[in-house]
Amino acid sequence: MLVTMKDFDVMKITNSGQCFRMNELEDGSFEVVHNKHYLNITPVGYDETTGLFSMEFDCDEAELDSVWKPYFDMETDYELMVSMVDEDDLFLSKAVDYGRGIRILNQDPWEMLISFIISQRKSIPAIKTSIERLSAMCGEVLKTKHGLRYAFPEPEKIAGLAEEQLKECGLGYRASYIAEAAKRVASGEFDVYGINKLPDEELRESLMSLKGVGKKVADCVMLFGYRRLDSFPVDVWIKRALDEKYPTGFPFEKYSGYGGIMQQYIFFYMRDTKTIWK
DNA sequence: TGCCAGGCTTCAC
DNA sequence: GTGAAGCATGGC
Repeated sequence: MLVTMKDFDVMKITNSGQCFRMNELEDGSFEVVHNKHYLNITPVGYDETTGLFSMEFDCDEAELDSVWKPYFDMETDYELMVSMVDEDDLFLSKAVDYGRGIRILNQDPWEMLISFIISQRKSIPAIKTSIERLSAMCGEVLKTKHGLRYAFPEPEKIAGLAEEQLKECGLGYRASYIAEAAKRVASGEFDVYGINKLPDEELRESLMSLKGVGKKVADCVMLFGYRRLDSFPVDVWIKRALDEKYPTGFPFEKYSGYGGIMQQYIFFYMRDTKTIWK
């Protein structure tokens, strides 16, 4: 069905580094696997005067409403967020303009936890490869028009793998972290969904109690898996931006409630241009 | 081919 | 509490 809305640039979202299971296909369409769901999106057009993107979503209205509107955060007004940017902050203004069309996805907490444990000291293409291997190894098979795809494996599935199998996914030294996290979640000791009720600080502490989860990984899981929009993950790109552009500190208070969204614009801008802007 | 990747743990000091 | 070494492997 045809979907038309502002601030939905599927190409930028695919390349934004927040989700690892979204890909551009050879026919110019995009696919995404989310829980047991698969979606193909074909960009149709963009109207510069209205800022409206038109896309063909390969799903019915019920699935759009129940699955994809929440996933793509389609009820949030990003134009409003963008309008809140301090116009004297030339760097942030430029970053937001560059990344306009990115949205913060509402992804599965368990998948985010494992994905970002994998992410440490890996490039984004390498992260995607590992996650695909892991999913193909023990995730549910999804039959799609574009071939077989695999859902991200449940905790019990990963907990049931031998560490040797995990290493076949190219996880390296992270294999033991993932094995341990999966066992703690599968056993019920670590309630990866239940901790969503905790306030930010306690949620972060809880996540960091897992081996292989430091502050940066916890912040990514919080932002992309638990929708904690004040979470502001600082990786090498963000650190560079903060050091160069905000020597006296980033004005978090100005963007209270959605700082993580600003973080995502900055990350995309820094990484995509691969340039240090002075 | 060598370098680096959306960092973390461990261990000095 | 802070800083530096070591880490497995894939992608460019």
